[in-house]
Amino acid sequence: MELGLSLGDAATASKPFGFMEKSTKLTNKASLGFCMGLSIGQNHTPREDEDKEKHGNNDHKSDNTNTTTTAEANKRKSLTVDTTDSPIQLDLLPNTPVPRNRNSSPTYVVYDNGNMSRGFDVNRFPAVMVHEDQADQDVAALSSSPPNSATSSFQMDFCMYSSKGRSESHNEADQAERASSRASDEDENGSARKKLRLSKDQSAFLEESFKEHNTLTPKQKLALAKELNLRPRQVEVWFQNRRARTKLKQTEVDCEYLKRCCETLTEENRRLHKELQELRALKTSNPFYMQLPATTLTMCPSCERVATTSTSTAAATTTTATPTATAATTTTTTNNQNNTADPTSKTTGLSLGSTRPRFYPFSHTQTHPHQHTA
DNA sequence: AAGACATAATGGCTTACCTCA
DNA sequence: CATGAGGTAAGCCATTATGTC
Repeated sequence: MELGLSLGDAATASKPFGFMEKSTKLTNKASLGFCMGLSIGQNHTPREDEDKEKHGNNDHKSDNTNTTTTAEANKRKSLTVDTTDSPIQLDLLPNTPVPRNRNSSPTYVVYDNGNMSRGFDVNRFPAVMVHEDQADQDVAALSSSPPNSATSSFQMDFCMYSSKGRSESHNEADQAERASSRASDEDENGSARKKLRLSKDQSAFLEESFKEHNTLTPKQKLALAKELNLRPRQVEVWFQNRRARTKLKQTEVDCEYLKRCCETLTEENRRLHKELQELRALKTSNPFYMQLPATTLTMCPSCERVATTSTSTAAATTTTATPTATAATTTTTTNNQNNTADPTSKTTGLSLGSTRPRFYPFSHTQTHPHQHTA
């Protein structure tokens, strides 16, 4: 049994990435709400998209790779990803991650003394460090310094930016990024990691992007990072955590939904037991009352519903089965936003009790649109 | 000041893909 | 050409750590 429910717009999960092409779509996006639907169970695996650009980025988790293979990988990366060739424009929000203390000019001196992590706004540094003329080329390297490794990474960045090597290739930038990551790891034994607090604008921007696509390709990651003046790794982590939050909320929704299903079925079970007892009692008191002709009850093979040809039987069925229909209708009207709230509806992926024939109080043609021949 | 909560960040694991012998 | 090993990168998950209320 598979329950396919989605938090948020399920459709976007399988939607092709569109934020680079048309950011305006975001404006008329519905708010991120809950929706239950069948399609969601199939999480869109971004690999299909990402694999095409897979080697385009590397901002973490290659810390222990040897330099030879890393260099080769970087060569491949530099061939596949070019942060300068795509005029990516994200117009979702104004790009205003203005440093809070901008007048404190790039005080690299602070980094030099290896003691800059305290009191330094991790939100600030990329904006301070970015030089417009080369922001495109160096965004990856630029934004690669983990905030918790400010000392070492800033020294690294300082070296990059203070040196004459303005024409450093992406390979070198990636290597620097890698080095920064390593430095961040090595930094663990020293100072505690500094937690970044995203600004409202940054969060909103990321949220809007997440609505469009809950996973990122390397290009998208870089574009977002550039737009928000964050490190790609930070964008990546944000999306990862965001997916985790979505999943958690979805799990809660699923639990609630299954609870309601359980309650509904329990109630139906209780009612059927009661009905059975009544029928048994009736049969005991009047053994001939319930003896129906064998041909009276027929089951539709397609819908598994019992159609009655005898009016008396139909009437008898009606009196006993009405609560079910009422309960089902109630459940549907209260929960159904996308025609998926019926606990036994196939659209939800749930097939509770679908294998047993169900009695419905209505005449068959009333509930079943198609005509039956015999 | 302490605790609860939200969330950024980390490390381990899995999976898919690529390269090469 | 097919195949298995090794490497790489990305995502998920559990967890930690930190900032905020």
